[in-house]
Amino acid sequence: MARVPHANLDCSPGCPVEGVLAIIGGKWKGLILYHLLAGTLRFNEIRRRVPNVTQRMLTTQLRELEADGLLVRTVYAEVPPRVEYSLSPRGRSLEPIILALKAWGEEHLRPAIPKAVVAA
Amino acid sequence: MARVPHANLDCSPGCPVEGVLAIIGGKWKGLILYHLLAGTLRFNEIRRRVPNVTQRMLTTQLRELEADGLLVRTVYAEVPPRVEYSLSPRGRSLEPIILALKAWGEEHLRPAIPKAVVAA
DNA sequence: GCACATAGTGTCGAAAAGGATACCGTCATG
DNA sequence: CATGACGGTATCCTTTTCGACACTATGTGC
Repeated sequence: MARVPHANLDCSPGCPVEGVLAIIGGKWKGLILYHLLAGTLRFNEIRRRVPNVTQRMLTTQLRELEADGLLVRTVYAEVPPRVEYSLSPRGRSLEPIILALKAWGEEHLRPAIPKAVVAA
Repeated sequence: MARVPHANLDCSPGCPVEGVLAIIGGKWKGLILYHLLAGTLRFNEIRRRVPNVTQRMLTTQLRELEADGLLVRTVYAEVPPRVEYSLSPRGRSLEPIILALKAWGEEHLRPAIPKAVVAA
């Protein structure tokens, strides 16, 4: 989704809501943040936990989350390359929100269609 | 932002997070939901509270929120037209999340630039 | 008649977001 | 040499989102 620019000076009282959604709302970001709650993960570990995300998109979204100060990317001088991602304190402070989103989704969103039905 | 389709059968444990963000994450939706927390509002009332939203976008987002079951649209057989929007029980259950988003935004997002500075 | 109230709708284009595909560099192993 | 590990990057295309602009319908008041 589009970034809501804070350059918009007619910012109304609800603006922070929109602002937060703008930084956590990109595709795959919710999943990434959720999985990082459990602790530091490497690139391919995230990728395995978020099936169907392309490498390209994972990189892009991780870089954006980093730019917004929600996660920390640690590069080790190793071969093969080793890069670790973990929530920053700022990102960690989103934990109750992420967990509340998960709980609400589990209660109110339709469950996925079982595989067997689709195969028919 | 794009709807995350639940037709994606490889839904991982964090999927509900992504699913909720997909329905509340469109531009202006966070603001709309926030303002409706205070109670029933008419179209132009919402519009005045959300400066800079176009009529077109307000209509579109309201219709999506309605389709996702988050709000109720009540049409009165009157002239001039009278249409009221209010949170559904399902939408109302998002209140703690919306308020948490607002609190987090107020604490962690940069404040808007004061008007006087821009005028300079 | 015109302008105002209300709440939209239709159409199209621009911009943004997302994704597909090929390729990269270093080292280790068979 | 080829292939695999790792974590990407580059390029281009597709899809989606958003917004601009014009128009709509009914009634009322000047």
